[in-house]
Amino acid sequence: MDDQVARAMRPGNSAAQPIERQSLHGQLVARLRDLIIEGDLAPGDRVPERELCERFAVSRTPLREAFKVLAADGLIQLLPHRGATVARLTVADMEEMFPVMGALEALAGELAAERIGEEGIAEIQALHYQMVLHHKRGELAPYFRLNQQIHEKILAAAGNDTLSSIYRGLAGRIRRARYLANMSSARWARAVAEHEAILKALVARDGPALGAILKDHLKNKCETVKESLLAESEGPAAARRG
Amino acid sequence: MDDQVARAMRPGNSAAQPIERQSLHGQLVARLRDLIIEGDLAPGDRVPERELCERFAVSRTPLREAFKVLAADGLIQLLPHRGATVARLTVADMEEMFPVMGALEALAGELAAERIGEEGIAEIQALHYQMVLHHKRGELAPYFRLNQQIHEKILAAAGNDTLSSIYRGLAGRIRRARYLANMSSARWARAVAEHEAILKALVARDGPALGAILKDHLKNKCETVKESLLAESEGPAAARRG
DNA sequence: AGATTGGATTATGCATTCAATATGACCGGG
DNA sequence: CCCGGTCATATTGAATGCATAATCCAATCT
Repeated sequence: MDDQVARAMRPGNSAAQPIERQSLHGQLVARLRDLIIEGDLAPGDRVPERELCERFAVSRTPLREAFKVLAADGLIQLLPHRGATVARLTVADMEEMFPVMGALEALAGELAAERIGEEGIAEIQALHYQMVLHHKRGELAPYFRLNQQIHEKILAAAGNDTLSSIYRGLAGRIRRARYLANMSSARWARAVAEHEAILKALVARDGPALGAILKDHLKNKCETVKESLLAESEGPAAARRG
Repeated sequence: MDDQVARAMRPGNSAAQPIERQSLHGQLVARLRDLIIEGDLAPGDRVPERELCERFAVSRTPLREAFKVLAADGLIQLLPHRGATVARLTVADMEEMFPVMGALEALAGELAAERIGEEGIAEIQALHYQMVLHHKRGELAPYFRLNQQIHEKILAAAGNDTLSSIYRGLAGRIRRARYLANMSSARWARAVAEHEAILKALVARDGPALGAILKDHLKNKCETVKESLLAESEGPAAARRG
């Protein structure tokens, strides 16, 4: 008996970890965040409390608690007695968020360059070349997925949980805009080139250089998104008002 | 009548802004945040739900909503069925937070250098010289207050609300540690010298330089706090366990 | 005597209920 | 015909109640 317990308690045995009970509001935060980021709830939409209660089969209390958290994260907007609406994404918001994102990425890069191990670099290289492949094939969605994974790896290599959580919070807000980022092929090629530079700086473990490149990379990404936003708002089907 | 309305609607007229009604949970978030930052609720303390309900004369619902927000901000920790505790501040946390803070301050400085007007610089200069005065007199508390105001002014001059809110969130978490930061006089003098450099770079509107100085300034501040934390933990009254 | 298990108590999480506010329709006046 | 006012409805905000899980204490067994 004791043997079994001892074996179960060995670190690395996942069964030894305390069983994680997600509180209802915790799960709701995650679910709603996904709904918003994935665009199932569009910017400006009202968030129907009653409907979501039925949909998730929960009462209003935990749902409303989740609303508060999401509002604190800036994903939704709560107006007293007027309910919740999904936060709008204006061009001005983007222009605010991207520099911050750039600073955070730059820091992540600097830290990662100092701390990353050989195997970490190898992993990123693998992701990188896979991503380049998707670019060559013109497969946008898989490209984005790999792209995001690379940035996540860099973040993880930085080994700074505070940075990670702030980064992810902002990334979630920005990611909502990405589904409409139809990059021009020139922009796309440039982004890939920048990723080549990122990898090179990482291999050289040149923190400052990596930081600078990432900052620049984000600045260009910002330009891309802005172009898309402008193109859409001027474009034919300006369905949603800006 | 229309005149009055028109006048009231002019931007800059504070009376034109929608009257802000604080929801109960909103007020509670602010109050609790103050309690935690001011140290009235010490790190590691349990946050007594029942007691606070009586103290603020509210029911549990809005209080619990406030808890969720504070937990999302990282000020308290919520364990399922085990209530809320004020988040502990370990040295490791500090070492994570300060670099992020440095990156944010650096960005704020860069942006501020580009956008700040003459009157903004004049305001900061005034605060600066007042702060120097408090340093000469050895008045720590007023020094901190002015110090904070200067950084707030820089932040405001950056004109980036996203940056501001993230900065303030982190600043709140860090500020809790400050009450125990008994700087050595050497450290204090150095901090003042750095502030001289900050002002100089701001007057010259040298964004990159200002950013670099601020980043360095934060790094030194981190060292100061770490010294204090170590001194305390090794010192006589290690009342609270680390 | 110490440890362990069982029950009692307390506090937490969620559901439900009550109260207050905003929204929209309908009616009356200009 | 248009505008303003009033009322009804629906939705939100806050309070309370109930079920469940954690903690504490004591009694029992080794």
